[in-house]
Amino acid sequence: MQDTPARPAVSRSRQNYHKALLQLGTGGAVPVSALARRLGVSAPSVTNMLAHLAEERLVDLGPRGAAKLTASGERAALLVLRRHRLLETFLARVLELDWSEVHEEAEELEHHVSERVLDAIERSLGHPAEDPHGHPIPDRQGRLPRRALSPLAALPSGARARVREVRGGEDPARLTRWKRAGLVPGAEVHMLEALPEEGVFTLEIAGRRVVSGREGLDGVMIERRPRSRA
Amino acid sequence: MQDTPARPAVSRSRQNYHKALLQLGTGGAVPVSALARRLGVSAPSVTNMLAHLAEERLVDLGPRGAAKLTASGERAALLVLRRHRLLETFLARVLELDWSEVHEEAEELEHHVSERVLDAIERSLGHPAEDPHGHPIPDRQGRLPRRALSPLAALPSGARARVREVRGGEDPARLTRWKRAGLVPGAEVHMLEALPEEGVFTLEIAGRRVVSGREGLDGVMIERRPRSRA
DNA sequence: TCGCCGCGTTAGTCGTAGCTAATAAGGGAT
DNA sequence: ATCCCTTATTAGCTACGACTAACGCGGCGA
Repeated sequence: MQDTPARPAVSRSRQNYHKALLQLGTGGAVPVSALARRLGVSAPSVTNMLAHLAEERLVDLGPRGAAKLTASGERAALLVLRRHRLLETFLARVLELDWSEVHEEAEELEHHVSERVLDAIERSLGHPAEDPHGHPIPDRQGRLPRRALSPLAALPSGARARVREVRGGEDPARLTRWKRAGLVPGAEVHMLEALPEEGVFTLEIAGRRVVSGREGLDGVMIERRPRSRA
Repeated sequence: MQDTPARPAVSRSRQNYHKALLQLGTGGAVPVSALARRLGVSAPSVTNMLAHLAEERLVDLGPRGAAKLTASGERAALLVLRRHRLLETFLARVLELDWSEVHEEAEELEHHVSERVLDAIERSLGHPAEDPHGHPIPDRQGRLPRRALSPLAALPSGARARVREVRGGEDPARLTRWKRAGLVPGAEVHMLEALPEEGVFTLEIAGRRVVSGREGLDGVMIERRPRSRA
């Protein structure tokens, strides 16, 4: 599809590179191999696409393929993230899709929803600040509030906290497990016993006792100082 | 985008050919030129794509490029139409987009919404039978109720009728004019004076007198015998 | 009958974005 | 210092779906 007249400014594929760079790039430059893995394409495809993106001043290329978003690239990426999170929220709240399904669907729709429809979605949701997984939604300018959250596994024995965000929503099975355990944004958790050495954690969530290994908790983020303790 | 693993069964482009063939094909075979015009592509592109579709047994090709959907092609086309109309209804009723905007948006989304989301949309609308323009929505099997409607311009002087469907919703300006005049599905109209020779029609719509030429009425379809006269 | 016009087809390209196979370049272990 | 291994790059292809240019043919007016 050459699509000369109606071709989107930035293709689906490019948008996916943006997002992947944003998500992998928190700690500096992203190697080609990491991008290839994340996007499910071959390394040469990545090299090739990065060259294009660099030409368009969306990424800076270091030596040995190290890629880093430029300011304008980051803005573009945050706008894709905004679409993604608004869509997830919409799919969950309005269409009542399950928590575990919305990521996959938003992944596709984010590339095809017009500004007009996105605005309507945002209006119909009352300009939500967070998606169903607790992630903040970037604003129209691509600004994202910075938050300092801690991993649930870092909570010491006896402490209480509130779950704010669950990361790793790409894996539906993981989300389903968390939901069953009550590990959803807003939930109050009480760390009954944390044994970081053994990697065994015993918690009370919504009145129920849950024992979990470290991996089972990985991605669940809590607020350092709980706002309230209902 | 070769997209080998995740390529949709039938591409966006093919879906558009299906729909165009369905809509242009009511009176037999469709010439290449008509398809090219409708789809905004060159004639060679059409010849080429028709050859592919014929190979896939979705169209039959007559001499001089006359194309006609096969049974399975028609079914495919009706399923695209189903998506389109469900989306239009959703965009109008849930996202509250204007009547005149929904066609354009649905035109894009129909190719990218998954079965799962489409089902959710249908559920959230309570399985609507018609879209905002009064067009019937094909069911899951691609079945479309046959209806016998008449053009509003054929209504004789003095007769009353109810608007059931407005065709030509691709043109937002046209829709906006109709809406302002009150020519929406469900509206009661009273033909005060029909002068088909001169092409001048005087109607009463929702208590307001409207004078229109034939073109202004073209596509507005009424029920032969109004169900009720509120 | 000739010629032209409109329509359709054939032939050859382009752009996007993927792929594999083969080649370079850095870094560690021997 | 050398060899090897991982990682990245280059070269060359593929598929899809557009495009233009050029050719073929049927029908109609002169």
